[in-house]
Amino acid sequence: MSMEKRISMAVIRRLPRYFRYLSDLIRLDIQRISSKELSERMDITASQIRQDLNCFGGFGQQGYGYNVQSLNEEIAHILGVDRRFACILIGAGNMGKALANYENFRRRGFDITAIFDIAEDKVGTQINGIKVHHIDTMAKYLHRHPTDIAMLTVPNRTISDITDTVVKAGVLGIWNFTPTDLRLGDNVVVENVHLSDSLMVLGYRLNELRRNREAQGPGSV
Amino acid sequence: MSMEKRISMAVIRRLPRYFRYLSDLIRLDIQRISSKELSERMDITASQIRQDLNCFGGFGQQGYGYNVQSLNEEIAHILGVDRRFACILIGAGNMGKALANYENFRRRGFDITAIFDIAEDKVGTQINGIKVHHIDTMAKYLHRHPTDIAMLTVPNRTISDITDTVVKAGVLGIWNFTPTDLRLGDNVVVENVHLSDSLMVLGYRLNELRRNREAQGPGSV
DNA sequence: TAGATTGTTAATCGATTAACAATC
DNA sequence: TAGATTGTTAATCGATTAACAATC
Repeated sequence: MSMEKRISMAVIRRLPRYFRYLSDLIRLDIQRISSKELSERMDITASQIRQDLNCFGGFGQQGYGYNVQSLNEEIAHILGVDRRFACILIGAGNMGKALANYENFRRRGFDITAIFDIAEDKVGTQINGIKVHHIDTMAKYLHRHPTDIAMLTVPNRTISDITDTVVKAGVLGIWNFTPTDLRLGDNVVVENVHLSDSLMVLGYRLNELRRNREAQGPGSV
Repeated sequence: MSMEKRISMAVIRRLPRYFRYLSDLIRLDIQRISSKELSERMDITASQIRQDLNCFGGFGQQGYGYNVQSLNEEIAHILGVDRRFACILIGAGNMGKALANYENFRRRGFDITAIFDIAEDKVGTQINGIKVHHIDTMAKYLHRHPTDIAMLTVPNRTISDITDTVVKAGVLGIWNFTPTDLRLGDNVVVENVHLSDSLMVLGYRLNELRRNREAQGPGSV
């Protein structure tokens, strides 16, 4: 019933970055930090930091700044890093293997409980101690093991039956590594990675950098 | 000397998405499309499409719309997909292996010419036909083989010497998979992937979805 | 207390959307 | 030609930055 103000995506996408910098500060044994100091480290304005943090609550103290440890914990809580998510991984290709082996995710609360693939020679094997099942057994598995997130690393484009199965089974989040944009309605959250897009943007920006340099001539530093 | 208007990042990041949708339309044998039709497919406004495309030129025709094939080619050119980039991959771990095996990148003009790692048992091996060299030989290699892009998939945080070497050798773009934000000045473009950040944002949005559902009560559809 | 720094409101900037004249 | 749809200007919306009173 409370009149929560909606947090903008722009703010949400900055939260993990705050979390990283604050974790670094803890490692450096720094106990307090002002928005000004943090703004210099992060290369954003102090104003933005104060605005962002105030979306969630008054974590600071006038004349003092922010307590690094407790601010870190607050952001961890906002991000849900202090809870656990049951995940399945769909697609045991190279990217799937890389994700299954990446220990950091587990540290942040994301547990991969099972892997699914269509290739018979992969079914029955294990990746980083996680069993690979045949994709046809996925619906049954999800029925027995309530799952929060499906990580999607299948290479091809025939994924609508996969997403159907997953959504029907009550999965609420999809981490999508395929180049397809999934439109699954308001009952699921989709986070796209789209590596090719990222690489193409890098290519564009690189060409632009080169153009600007050439426009300035070879003499300038 | 020409007074080019600066293209905003928001527009640039949408370009690969246009490219993907237009490539799909070609596959579907659709020859022409209006901004309105495309807007429905892509789930953005027709106005935004026309604004975005007009940053680069008048690709459409009044009363007709856009020619799918030629618009696709224009965007391919803008993105630089019709040129080639020489890339090296630093870090032959699971993520490095996944990237080296991903054939799509080569199709888009990104050639991985060499892989570098510190682990002696990896040096001398090949991944997808690409040789793994010791990281200490990287400076020498870059001297002989001018390189556009370095893909960075090393796990740890001691990367400043790596980025130093790479930048000094004239590499202009870094595709960064490490959780560190690189600050390398105006002579290099850095594109971050930050998988953990993406996953944490998914976690946040999933929790938010769950909160909203619970707030509405279990009775509602 | 005086100084420092937040929380928060107001001003600015940029990006998206709407509208419509130009034109194919 | 008439109808359709762009290119482009103007209006709106949202996000960032500046400013300062509140307060530790």
